[in-house]
Amino acid sequence: MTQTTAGTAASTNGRTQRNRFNEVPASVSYPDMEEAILKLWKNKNVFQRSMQEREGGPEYVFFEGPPTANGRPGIHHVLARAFKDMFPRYKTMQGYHVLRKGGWDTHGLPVELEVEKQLGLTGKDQIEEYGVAKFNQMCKESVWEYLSDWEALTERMAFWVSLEDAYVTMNNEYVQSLWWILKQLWDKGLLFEGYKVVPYCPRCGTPLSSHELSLGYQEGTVDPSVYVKFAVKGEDDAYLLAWTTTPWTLPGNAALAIGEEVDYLKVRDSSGATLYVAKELAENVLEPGYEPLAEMKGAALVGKEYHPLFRFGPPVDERYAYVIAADFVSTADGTGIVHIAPAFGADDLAVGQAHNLPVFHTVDASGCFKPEVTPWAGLFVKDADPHITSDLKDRGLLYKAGTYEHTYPFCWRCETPLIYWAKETWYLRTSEFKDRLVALNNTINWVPDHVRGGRFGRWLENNVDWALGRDRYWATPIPIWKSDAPGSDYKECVGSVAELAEKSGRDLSGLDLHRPYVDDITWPAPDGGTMRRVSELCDVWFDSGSMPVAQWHYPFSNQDQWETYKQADYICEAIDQTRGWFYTLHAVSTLLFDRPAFKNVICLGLILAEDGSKMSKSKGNVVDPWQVFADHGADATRWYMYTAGPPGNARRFSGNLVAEVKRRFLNTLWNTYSFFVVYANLQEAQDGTGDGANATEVSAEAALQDRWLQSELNRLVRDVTAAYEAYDVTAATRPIADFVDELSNWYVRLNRRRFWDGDAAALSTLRNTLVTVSKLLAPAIPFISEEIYQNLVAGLEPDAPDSVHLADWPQFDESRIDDRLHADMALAQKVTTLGRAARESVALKVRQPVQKVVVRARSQDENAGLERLSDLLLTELNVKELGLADQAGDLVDLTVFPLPKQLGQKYGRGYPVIRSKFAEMDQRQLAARFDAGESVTVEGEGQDYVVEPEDVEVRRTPRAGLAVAEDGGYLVAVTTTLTPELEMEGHARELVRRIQQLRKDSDLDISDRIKLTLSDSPLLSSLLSAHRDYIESETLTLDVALRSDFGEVSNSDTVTFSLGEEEITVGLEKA
RNA sequence: GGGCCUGUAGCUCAGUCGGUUAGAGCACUGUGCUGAUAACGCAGGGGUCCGUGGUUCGAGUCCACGCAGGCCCA
Repeated sequence: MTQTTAGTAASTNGRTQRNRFNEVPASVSYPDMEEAILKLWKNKNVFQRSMQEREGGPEYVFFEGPPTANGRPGIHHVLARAFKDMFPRYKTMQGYHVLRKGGWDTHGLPVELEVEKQLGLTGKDQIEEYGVAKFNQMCKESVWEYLSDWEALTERMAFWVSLEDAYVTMNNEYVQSLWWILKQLWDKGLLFEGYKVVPYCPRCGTPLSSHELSLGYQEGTVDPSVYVKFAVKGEDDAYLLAWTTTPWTLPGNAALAIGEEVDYLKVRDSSGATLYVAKELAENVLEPGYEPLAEMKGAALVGKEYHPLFRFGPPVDERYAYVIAADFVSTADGTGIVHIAPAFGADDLAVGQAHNLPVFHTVDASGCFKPEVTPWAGLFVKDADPHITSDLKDRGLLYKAGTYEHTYPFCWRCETPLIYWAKETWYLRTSEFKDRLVALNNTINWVPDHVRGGRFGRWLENNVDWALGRDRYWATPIPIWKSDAPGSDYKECVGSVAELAEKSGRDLSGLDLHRPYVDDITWPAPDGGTMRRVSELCDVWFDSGSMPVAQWHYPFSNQDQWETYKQADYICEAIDQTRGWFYTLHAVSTLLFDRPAFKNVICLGLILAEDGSKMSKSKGNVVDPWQVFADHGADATRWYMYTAGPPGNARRFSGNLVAEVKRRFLNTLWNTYSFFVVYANLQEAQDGTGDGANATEVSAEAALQDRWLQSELNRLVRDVTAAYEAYDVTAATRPIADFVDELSNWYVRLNRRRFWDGDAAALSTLRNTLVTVSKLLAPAIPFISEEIYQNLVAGLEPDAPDSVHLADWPQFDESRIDDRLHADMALAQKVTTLGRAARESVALKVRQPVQKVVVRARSQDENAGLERLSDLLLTELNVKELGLADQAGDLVDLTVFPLPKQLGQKYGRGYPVIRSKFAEMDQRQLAARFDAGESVTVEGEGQDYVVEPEDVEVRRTPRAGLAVAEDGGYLVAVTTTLTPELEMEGHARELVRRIQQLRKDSDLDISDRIKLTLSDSPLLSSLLSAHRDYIESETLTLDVALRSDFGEVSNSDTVTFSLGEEEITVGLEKA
C-alpha cells in the first residue's frame, strides 16, 4: 500500500488499470488531504457552481454578520463560521439556492484606535491637528490590515461565503443606504436630540451605547469610598451624611435625596457633631460611641437646606442644595442619603429635571475639570478624587474615607474608566416600539430556545432609546444639517447624495461620504443662517444592523435582490451579540418594516480554554486556529465544534479535544472507507466487477445483515434530516458518529468474511452506505465527505455531480426502516457483550467454542427476537446452542420481581408492601403461579393487593456450572465444560490465528498462497485429520507437511508456541 | 441588587413521560481479539447526580430555597 499520506481521490492522477477506486492509505494526513480537496474545488469551481446550479430553486437566505478585518481571526470565529457554513450547505443539497454574500464591518472606534496607535496620537485634539482627511484615509486602509488572514482562514476551514462581492460598510453605496434609512426614521419622527446622561469615555471622547457599555464591565474595581458631611443650614454643627464613590462629582452636587418611607436617625457622634443617617445603616456607617437623639421618617427631612460643599461658575437662578425625596434611594449601601449631581447620573438627571434643579457642568468633554473649577481646573476627574477628598478633610467635611470594590464600566476598547456625563446627542426612539420588538421576537426560532424569552426577550422588555450619536471621525456621518443662525432650530435630514446635491447646488458625484468632506457641504438656511451638518456620526452597530437594506445599496439599486433577500432564514452568532447585532438587526427591521430581520437564529455559547477559563491574550491560553488546522485538519476542528455539546453552551476548546474526535470518529470513518476500497479493488482485480455486478448467492444471515444496515441507514437519514430542519446541530451530527461506529465495529466486522469472498451484496451495501454517509456529513465536514465521494462516485457514475456539494441530499425510505430488526439487533449486541463478559469471568477465550449459552431477556418479544437472530448470536459468541432462560428448567434459579411502574401506578404506597411480602415468599412457587397465568393476592394493612402476571417479571438466574454476566435486567450464561471435540476446534482456531499472524509478519500480500510446515506431533496430526480443510482454506494454504526436524527448513518463516499441552512450531513459505 | 444559562465519574458529555441496578467516550490498570483499523472487545477502580427542603409509593428528572461557576444587566 502506498505510503503517500494524501492526494488519494482529490489528486485525480487517474485510476490505474487494475483498480476501480484510487488506493487509499490506511493512515492519512487530514491536513494534506484537505489541501488537495481545496485545489479540487478551485479547479472545478465548485463553490460558484453550488450557487449557480441551484438558480431557479427556492431561495434560502443567509445573512453574514460582518466581522472586522482589522483584527486577527481567532478560534471563536472558526466556531461561528463552522455553524454559519453548515446550513447553507445543507439547504443547497436540498435544492435551495443559497446566496452567501459576505460582509465586512469597517467603521468605528476599533479602527480609529488602531490608527491612533500607529500614528502615536492620543486623543481627539491630536487627530484634528493631524487632519481628519488624512486620518480617515489611514482608517480606510487600516481596515484591511488582516484581510488576507481572514480570507485564508475562511478558505482553509471551507466556510463558503462570497468575499468578492461582500458588502463593505464604509463604501459610499452602503453609507448612502444608511442615509436613506435615517431619513425614513427622521420622517417618522424617530430621530431626536436629547439631553441625557450617558456612559462616556473621556479618552475616546464619545458616549457609549448600552451594548458597548455591556462589553466593558470589570469586577473588583477599586474606587474611593467617601462619607461626606453636608452642613445643615440653621442647625449648629449638624450634617447630612452622604456617601459616594465618585468624589469628583461633588462639585456638581445640586441636592441630596432621601427615601420618604425610610427611617432616619439624628445622632450625636463622639466629636459632638450632629449627624443624619438612615437608621438601618447607622451601625455600619458610624464610628462607635454615637448617641441617638431622634428618629424620623425621610419625609420629615425633605426641604432641609444645606451649605453647598463647593460653588463654582456663574450664579444660577434655580433653587438647589436642599433635601428632596426620590424612590431609588435604598438602604442597601451608603447612608440612605444620596448625593445628587444631575450632570453625572441618569437617575440624578431625571430627579433633577423633576425638581427643576440646575445642572452643574463642571467637567469638559475630555473628562477634565473646566476652568471655572479653579482648584482642579484641567485635572482629569479620576485624578482629582484624592485632592477633593483631602480638601473636604481640611474643611472638616469628611466623615471618613476608604476604598470600595465593585463592578464598574470601562471603555471596551481603550479600558479607560467611563464616567456618567450629561450630553446632548442624537437618539433613535426605539422605546416607542417596545411592544412590537417583543411581539416580533416571539415569532423567531431561537436556538437555544431560552434566549427568546430569556436574555434577548428581557433585553427588549427593558428597551431604552438607542443613543445613535458618536463624536468621532471614522463612521457614517449622521445626515442632518442645521441652521447656524443664532437661536435657530431649523434642521433637515438628507436621504441621498442627489438630495444633498440639489440642496447645496453642487455636483457631488465624486463625494466621499465621510468626514471631513460631507462637513464641507453647506447651503443657505431659510432663516438666514447657513445649513451645516451636525457633528455627530452614527453608532457602528447601526451599520451592521442595517445590512439587509444596505448590502444591496437599496433603494438606489438592486430592488429585485432586496425583495428576494430582505429577510434571513438563518443567522448565527455568539451570545455576546444579543445586545449587538441580534438587537440592531431586529430594531432596524422592526422600526422600518415591522417584521423580524431573521426567522431562525443559532446563538452560540462562548469558547473557553481547556481548563474552562476564558481565553485571553493576557493568560496566554489563546488557541491559534492555524495550529489546530495544521495538527488535525479543519474537518476535525469543525466536527468537534458541532458535537462537543449543545451549541448554546459555553464549550471548552483545545487541540487535545480535537485530536480525540479525530481518533474516535474521523479515523473510524476513514478506516471503513479504506477497507472498502481495498476489498472492492481486490474483487475488481479478480473478476472485473468491483462493486458487485456479479450477484452471488447471499445467505439468509447475510441478507439480514444487509437489511439491518439499510434500515439503520434510512433511520439515520430520517433523523439527521429532521434535526437539520429543527436547527438542532447536535442531533444532526452525533448520530452519524454512532452510526459509523456501528458500521465499522459491527457490520464490517461481522461481515468481514463476505468482503474477503468478494460478496457483491456486501460490497455494494457498504459502498452505498459510505456514499450516503458522505452526503449526510457534507455540510459538517466538507473535506472528508468530498474525498469519499470523489473516489466512490464522481467520474464512475455517468450522471453523478462533480462534487458531493453539488449532489442532492439523500432521501430516506420509510418502508426500509425495520423497527423490529433494529430492536433485535440492539438486543443481540447487548447479549453479545454480556456473553463475552461471562466468558471473561472464567477466562474462556472467544475462539474456544463452548456448548451452550443461556439468555434471560426481559420479555417474550425479546425472546422471539433472540431466536430470530440466533445464528448471529451463535457465531458471535462461538457457541453451539442458544437457550432461553425461561425454558431452561433446572438450570436456573427463579426470582419474582414486582415491576414498579405498573404496580406503583396501580397501588401507589402499596408497592413497597408488595415488594417486601414477595421477598418473604417461596420464589419457585410464586413464579410457578404467575407462569400459570394466575394472579396473586397480597394482604396489606387494611387492603389487599391483586398482582397480575403482567405486573411482575420472573427472573431466571442460571445455576452452577455456568459463567454468568448480568446488566440492566439481562443475563447471559455460558456453559464452561469443554468436550474433546470443542477443545480440538478451539485448537484449530488458535492455529489459524498463529498462521495468520505469521503471514502478516512475513509481509505476504493478503491473497498470496502458502505452503505450511508443521512440527509433527500427535495433537497436530489429529487436528489436521479433523480440521484440515478449515485450516487450509482460512490461511490460503496449498500444501501442508509435517516434519520432526526444522533444521532443514530453509527459506521460510517459523514461529513456535504452545497449543494445549504441546509446543508447536509452524513454518510457512510463499507457494 | 436583578435576569439568563450551567452544575451527573479525574476529563468531555448522554440520561426520553418521574419507574427495574444512573450510562458512554477519554484517561488509568489488567486482559482478550484481530489479515481493514495507530482500531476494537471485556473487566476493574472511579458517582454526595452541587446542597437543603418539598411533592410522590418512587426524584438525576417536578417544585421551593440556597451554593458555585459563566454570561448579561444595574
